[in-house]
Amino acid sequence: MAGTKDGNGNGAAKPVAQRLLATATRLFAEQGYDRTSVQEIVDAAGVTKGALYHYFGSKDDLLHEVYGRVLRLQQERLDHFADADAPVQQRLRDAAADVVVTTIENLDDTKIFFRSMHHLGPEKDKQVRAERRRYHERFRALIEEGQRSGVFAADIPADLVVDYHFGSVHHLGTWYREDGPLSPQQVADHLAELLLRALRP
Amino acid sequence: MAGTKDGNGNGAAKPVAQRLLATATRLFAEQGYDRTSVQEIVDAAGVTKGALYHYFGSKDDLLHEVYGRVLRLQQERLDHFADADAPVQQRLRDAAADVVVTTIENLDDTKIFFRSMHHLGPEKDKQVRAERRRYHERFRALIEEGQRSGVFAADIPADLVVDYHFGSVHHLGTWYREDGPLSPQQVADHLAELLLRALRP
Amino acid sequence: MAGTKDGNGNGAAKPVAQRLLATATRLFAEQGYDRTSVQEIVDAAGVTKGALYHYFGSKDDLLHEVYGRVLRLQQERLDHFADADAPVQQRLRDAAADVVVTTIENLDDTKIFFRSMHHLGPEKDKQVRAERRRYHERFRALIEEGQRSGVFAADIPADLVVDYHFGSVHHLGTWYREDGPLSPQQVADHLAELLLRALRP
Amino acid sequence: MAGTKDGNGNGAAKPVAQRLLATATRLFAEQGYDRTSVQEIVDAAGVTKGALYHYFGSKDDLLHEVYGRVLRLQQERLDHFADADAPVQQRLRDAAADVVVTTIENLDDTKIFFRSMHHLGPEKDKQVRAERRRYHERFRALIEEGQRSGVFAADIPADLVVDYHFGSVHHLGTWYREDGPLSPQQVADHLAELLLRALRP
DNA sequence: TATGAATGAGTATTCATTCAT
DNA sequence: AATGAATGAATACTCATTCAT
Repeated sequence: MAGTKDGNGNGAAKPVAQRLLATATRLFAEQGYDRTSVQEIVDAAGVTKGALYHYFGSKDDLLHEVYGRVLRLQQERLDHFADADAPVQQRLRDAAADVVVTTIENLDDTKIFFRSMHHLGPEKDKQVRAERRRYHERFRALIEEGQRSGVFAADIPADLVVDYHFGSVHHLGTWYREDGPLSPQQVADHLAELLLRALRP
Repeated sequence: MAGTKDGNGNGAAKPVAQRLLATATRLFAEQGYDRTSVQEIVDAAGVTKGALYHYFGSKDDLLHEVYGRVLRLQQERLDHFADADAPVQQRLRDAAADVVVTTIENLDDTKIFFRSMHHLGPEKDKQVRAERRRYHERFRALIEEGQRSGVFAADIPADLVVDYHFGSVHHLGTWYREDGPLSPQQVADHLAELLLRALRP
Repeated sequence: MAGTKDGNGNGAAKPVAQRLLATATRLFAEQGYDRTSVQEIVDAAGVTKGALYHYFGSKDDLLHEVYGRVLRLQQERLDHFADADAPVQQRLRDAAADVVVTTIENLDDTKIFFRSMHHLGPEKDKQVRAERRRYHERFRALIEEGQRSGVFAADIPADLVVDYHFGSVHHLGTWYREDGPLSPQQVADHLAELLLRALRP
Repeated sequence: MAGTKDGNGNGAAKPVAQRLLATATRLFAEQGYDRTSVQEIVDAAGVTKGALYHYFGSKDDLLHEVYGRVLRLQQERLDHFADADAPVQQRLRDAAADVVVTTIENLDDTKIFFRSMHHLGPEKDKQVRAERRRYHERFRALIEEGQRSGVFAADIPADLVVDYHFGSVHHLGTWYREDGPLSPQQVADHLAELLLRALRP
């Protein structure tokens, strides 16, 4: 009854729901959503199915939780950089680099996000799409701002530029390896540089 | 029981196998590999399970056939454009644009390709990865050639540039709609232009 | 945390147990015993599972409580009418009509009773059967009394007549609707009349 | 390829679908629909689950098959007796007795029918209710015919009389035992006699 | 008197694949 | 070349019940 209870003698102490979510995230990223059974998740988390269904309504819910975390995180960070007091080139560069860094730092979650979006039921799908659109539009607004003020080339649709950059972010899960030659920040700087060069008038 | 029936002995059996492959491609793209049952495929193709298993060893084989077609197609076209007699900027622009057009024209196949790669068994996975690498390296060689000759900026790793571009190609399946405002060729021209601008020294 | 709370020590705990029983009765009647989960019951009653298991040993116990109430009620009323000081035709008519009225007035309970009897474990089943038999025999005795004294036809086994009448009582749950054209008393009068006419010598 | 193939050496020869239906009927009657698992059915029938689902779309389908058989049988027989060329008293007596005999002869099926009707999904429920109503109305028409022509008492609603008689039919599953003192025909004659006496003006 | 997290055995259903014909 | 009945293992999910607090 004293708040945090830890270090007690029984097996694995830790909030069960959290452990389940972390385990599910890892397995979904490794094997994909459909190839991961609920049984595998609970076995790996050291609990029973009943416990999982006590905290999560369904396997889908687990997926949606992962999405929610990623979406919230990325939206917050984009808002932060886009609202900054700096020239638009700087704000776009910072936002473009940051989404790369945070994507790599949460590579499991984002892999799941991009790969499994189409597994959501219709209502949750709608919700996720709406949040994604909001994110996309915020990013596009930065590009349009630069195009209007003449610092970015205006002859390519801003929508397409957003998808160009997010394609590379989406793609990170396919090739980025922790033990590769580039740090997350280096990858981010390179990709942001490519974007800004592509937008030079 | 007579009907049309070609008596030639060569490999490619005509209508049934082809119909099965086309149907499977469509369904895999629409619903994903795991969410598509063999029963659905044979029902949609108007044949029975026995027929499918007569032509294909397993459901996995069907997937692998789709991969093979896409890989062969894209490699051929890349080789064609890379081997042309033209300045490297032109050859890169043509190759970069062409992969966009052929990806859109075979959007179902490429959707499957990117989404379901991780479903392959280890041997087939190795094989596909090797072919992918060969493709990647051919494309990278173009960029390195331009970097060496000074027509492309050399301060960003060529590998990363390849992934930058292929990210956007990979991403097409997520956002491109046939009834959208841009034709495949227009999208291709824009994306190739973005790539070349990003490489301006 | 004060509120209303009776401090008497006798058996019947007041509001929670009663609310649980009433809720369970309604749900069992609407959906059947097997289709009603303990969770549904406690949710509908606004308490938690712990509370239910505090008052009732098991889900079966709840069912048995419903049975007990119906059995006790009907036995009491039958005894009342059968023991009255009146001609046997009058006593039989009153008893036959009364069981119809009280069945309709407790239609949920009786629906459960007839539909779910086979869900009881062996001991409770024995107990319920014994009480049912006692009821049946009391009713049969009335008929036999009339047959012996010549006011009822004697060429049909009294057992069968009892089941004939109770069949129609049993059946009420299937067709009787509160908003139908007949009041409970009208239905009762008609059915008692049919019984007595059938017994006319 | 010669029609009936029987007597061959392997284990239990017999149409699998038929064997499954018979087994399910028995188990549903003994234990109730909800208390009978698909596993029990296939074990008792000596096949695997896959075989069951090859022939029946769902557990519900199995139930519906049982219903269908009973409904068709009873409707046919009622039509036969009601259409006969005889006084209405005779036709009603024959129909009333016959439904008793066929109910007893198919007691498992009819037990299931009356006990498990509320387990059907909404569409099938509608269908079954419609067929039941048709049956009820045919029977009621006989009574009304007699009431109009003065051979039956007209002071009790015909609907109620139908339910009175069918209550006793419904009830047979509760009390009738094969080894009891009365043959099906004897029970039927007694119950038909009771009905006709109740209707004497 | 009551909570609610956790269990573990159970549920109906799906599915890729095989094989005798 | 093709059928379709049958398998057997796996799947997501449910539920009555227990127990430390």
